[in-house]
Amino acid sequence: MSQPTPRVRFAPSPTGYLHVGGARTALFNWLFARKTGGTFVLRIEDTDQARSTEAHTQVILDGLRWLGLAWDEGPVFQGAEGARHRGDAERLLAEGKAYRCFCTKAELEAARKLSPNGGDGFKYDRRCLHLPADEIARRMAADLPFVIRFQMPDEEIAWDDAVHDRIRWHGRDLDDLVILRSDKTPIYNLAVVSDDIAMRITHVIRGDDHISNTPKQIALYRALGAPIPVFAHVPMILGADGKKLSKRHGATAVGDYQDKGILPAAMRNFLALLGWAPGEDREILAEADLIALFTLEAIQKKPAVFDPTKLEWMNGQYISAMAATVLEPEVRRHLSRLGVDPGDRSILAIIDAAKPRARTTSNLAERVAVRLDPTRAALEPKGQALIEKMGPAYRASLEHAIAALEPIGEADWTPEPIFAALKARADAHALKLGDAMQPIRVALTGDTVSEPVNELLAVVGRAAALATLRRAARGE
RNA sequence: GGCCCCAUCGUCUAACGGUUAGGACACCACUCUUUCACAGUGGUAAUACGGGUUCGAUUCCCGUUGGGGUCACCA
Repeated sequence: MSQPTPRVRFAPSPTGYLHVGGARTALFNWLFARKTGGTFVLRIEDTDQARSTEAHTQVILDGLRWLGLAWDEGPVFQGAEGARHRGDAERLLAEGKAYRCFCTKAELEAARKLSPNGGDGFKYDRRCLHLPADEIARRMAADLPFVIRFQMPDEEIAWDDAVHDRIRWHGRDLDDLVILRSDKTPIYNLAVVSDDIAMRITHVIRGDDHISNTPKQIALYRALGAPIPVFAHVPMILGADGKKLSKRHGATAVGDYQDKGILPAAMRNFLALLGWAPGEDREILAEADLIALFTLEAIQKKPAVFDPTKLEWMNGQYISAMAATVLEPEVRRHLSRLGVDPGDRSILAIIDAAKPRARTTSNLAERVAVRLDPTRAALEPKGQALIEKMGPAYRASLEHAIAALEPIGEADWTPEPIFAALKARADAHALKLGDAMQPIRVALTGDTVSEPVNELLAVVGRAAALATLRRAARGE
């Protein structure tokens, strides 16, 4: 028998930004679809009218596009499918697999309070399941509000999870969940199953936190007589403290990383390696490699801690490997945010000079900005430390540099003559080259890290460089 | 608390039941470099604990401990 072409979906609810955990779930779905020649569907689960917004939907779509995760179908909006959801609920009711429950929220709340754990683990006592037919008719005639509850079968519910292997539950541990509210709108678990059936989803790849929903949903699939898809529950992403990643851990939205100057390719690469590894110690992987090597079975069972430092390292690898022309648009975006206008000046040479040391494009742009205009340089702690350590020698060294550089004309202001002049002066005055160079670097950039000093001087330009050195030599 | 999931360096991870338990980030040292970085080389660092099964357990089984998830007319 032939396997149907895989159909997967990413189904965020538009109640907030695109979380990195959600982004990774989307990425795994996308990788699986690309790998198998399947279809990646985007579904927006907006049945919670109170919390869903159009703005959130846009942020999520933008985030997916930024990451390069193109969907093949959709976005389809769950809220538009209310009639089908209701139809499925009523069908279960008609078939005796669900029942009307007239209990009010207040009644349920009271019962919950009286239960052993203050509501946790509370199970509905099925009092409405046993209502006589004439009583139901009486309440219906009286127009009393009711919900539709699914009658959870007393049987084993297990499945072969693609990442966890066999997971077993039992219906007796599960509540008779409400599937249709008294206002006839569907509850999440029904809407999801109804949609996944209608969309012919074959593989449900989602977060670990849905494991406890899966037995409920499988029971619904069975009751609806639909084939059960393959489930793959990917582990959570945690913060450094081992708790579920959330706002208090800092940046958790994909947009935050975009703003910080993380490249989409690096973000995608990093996220793919959180809970998944291709083997052979491979880490920097192009899109095609990611797709070729991806399998659900290789996904880790345990949660992964999000390490921003490694993300930045990886981003630096991508930045170093990219051509200045490719980086330029992004750098210019950050420059304008910094209020810097390069005017007619080409910034390609500056990008090339600065990119091996930058870990984010925003940091790269800051470095470019300082080279465009050294007066922007802010003294870093390490730069400050160097000045203090050298004492009077700092200014003396700068005086030597100025004396060496002034004779060089505008036309000869290139790395080689600059180096020759500095070297000659240092030799003549028995100055160690390190002591001659480092003060220039600090004066020009405020930092102790940059491209070679002669290249730095060339990139900054004669007039600006000399002016800055004179100012620094005067102690300004 | 019930139910469910999970457990290799600080972190991300590799290891047909047989390896000096490998790689990467971070950290330290050295080399290279006019300085800094990049890079290269080396180093510190892990199989949670206890029982089995086996000639032999990181690996299979059970238990303990620890961590996580979830228990709504939210999604």
